[in-house]
Amino acid sequence: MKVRTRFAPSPTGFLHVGGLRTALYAYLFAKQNNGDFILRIEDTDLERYVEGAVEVIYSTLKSTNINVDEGPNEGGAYGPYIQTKRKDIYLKYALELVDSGAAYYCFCDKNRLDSLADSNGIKRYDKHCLHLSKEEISKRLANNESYVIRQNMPTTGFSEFDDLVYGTVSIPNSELEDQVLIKSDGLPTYNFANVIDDYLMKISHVMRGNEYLSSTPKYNLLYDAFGWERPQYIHLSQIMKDATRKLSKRYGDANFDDFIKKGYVPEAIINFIALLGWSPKGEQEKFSMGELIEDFSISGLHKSSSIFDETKMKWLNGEYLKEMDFEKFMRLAWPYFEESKIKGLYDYHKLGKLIQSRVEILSEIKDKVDFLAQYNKFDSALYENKKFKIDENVAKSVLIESINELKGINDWNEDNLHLSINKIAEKMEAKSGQIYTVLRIALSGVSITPGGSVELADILGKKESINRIEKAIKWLSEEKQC
RNA sequence: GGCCUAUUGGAGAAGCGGUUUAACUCACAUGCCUUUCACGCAUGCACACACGGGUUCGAAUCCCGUAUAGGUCACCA
Repeated sequence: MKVRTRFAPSPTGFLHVGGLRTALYAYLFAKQNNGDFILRIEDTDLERYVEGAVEVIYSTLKSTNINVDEGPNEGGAYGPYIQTKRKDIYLKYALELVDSGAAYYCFCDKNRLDSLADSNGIKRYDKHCLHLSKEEISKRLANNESYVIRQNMPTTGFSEFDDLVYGTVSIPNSELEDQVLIKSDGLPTYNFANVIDDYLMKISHVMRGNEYLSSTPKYNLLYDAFGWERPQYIHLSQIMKDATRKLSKRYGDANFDDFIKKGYVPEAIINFIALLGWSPKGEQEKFSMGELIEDFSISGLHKSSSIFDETKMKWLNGEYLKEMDFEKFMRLAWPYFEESKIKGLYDYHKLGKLIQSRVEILSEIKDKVDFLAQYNKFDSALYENKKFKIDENVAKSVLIESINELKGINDWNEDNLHLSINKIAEKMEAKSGQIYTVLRIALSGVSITPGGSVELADILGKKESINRIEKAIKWLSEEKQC
């Protein structure tokens, strides 16, 4: 049987990384087995529908290189792929179940349903309408009374199924509620539409979050009632924000688009989330999409949930940035330069060369270059350096010694700067590293810089460099007095 | 509250009854390299098998219980 997997998001907001991971795994598994990856939009909840959400899903899949074989835009033999466009299909199947006794009409209103709550506030439907007579049902139907169709669950025994990740799961049937299949607005619930569509679309492997683990028996009962073969189940562990909180869009920081805005590249995001909940056989950690398709395995999937550690994703992103060719890096980095304080002031390309290996996410660029556009009094403790035996006094004398030498440079370029610095070191009988370090701090006013003192001096230019050193000397002197 | 599931160092994790004195990666620390930052390289850190019982010659690995955490119990998906 051909492997067919699907990603079935509801267009209720933005795609968060948990959902994206589900899509990824489904895609990887399908492609690995030369199967099809289907996109189905589950929009049966009219109230939660968000305009533009489908476009977001598409743009995310596109930028992550998850290619849809069949879907709303691609078409396919089992369409339509949007559930609201399949409305009639569900009712037909529901009625079939009513005929066979596996489902029944229910006319209970909200008040009655609410009155069923136990001391914990848990409501469980009491099969009240199951025993309505045929005549009564037709009468109420003819009266246009509002109704739903409920699934008639067994009350005794156990339901068992095999999950490819969790193994055999067994749940007492008494736990299963007579869930609603068709809502009073005529649309199916997720619980119903999902089963019907997975069957009609010939989905072979159902991959989804493990929050569906305990409701899977309900779906199986539906398959059984129709006499359909059950699909294979692959339930995925959860991604947590921390030890107790699930990662969700409610916390606002888990959306794919947000990560892109922060300056992550799609490849790194995909690579990182692939590793959250799945581990490869070997020790390789960096994977291209092709390699993921090759190496993905159900046996590497975890049962336990994992915590989303952005620090590690940052590191991975940095790896991708470093190996990227320079032109591409500049194209991606450009907007971040434009957002920084140095907008229009300095040569982005020169800076880009320095900064490519020094940022992990693009949004760090701003913080790393802003010092070029602003120079404010800074804590002189920045000069302190064990390795080069630098303290404030040393710094001051180095700067005083340097200023005239540097002023004497006619052709302000990196070679001449090196020459001059070496001269200063010789004159002071100091290690050149000492001079370099002091100048780097004096020129930047920050401890970590995108490049050494010579590169900075070159970018700043002679006038600004001299200006900054003079200020630095002044500040050091002031501090001495107090 | 019932039911389902999970529990290896700060994080991701390997491990599937016997060279496990428990890999690897991130983080952190230190050193080297680079004429200075970063990159890179090397080394180190770490109170890690939730706890208690069993089974076994032998258990992180199998079984049971407890604890903790998550999920689920909607006319939401």
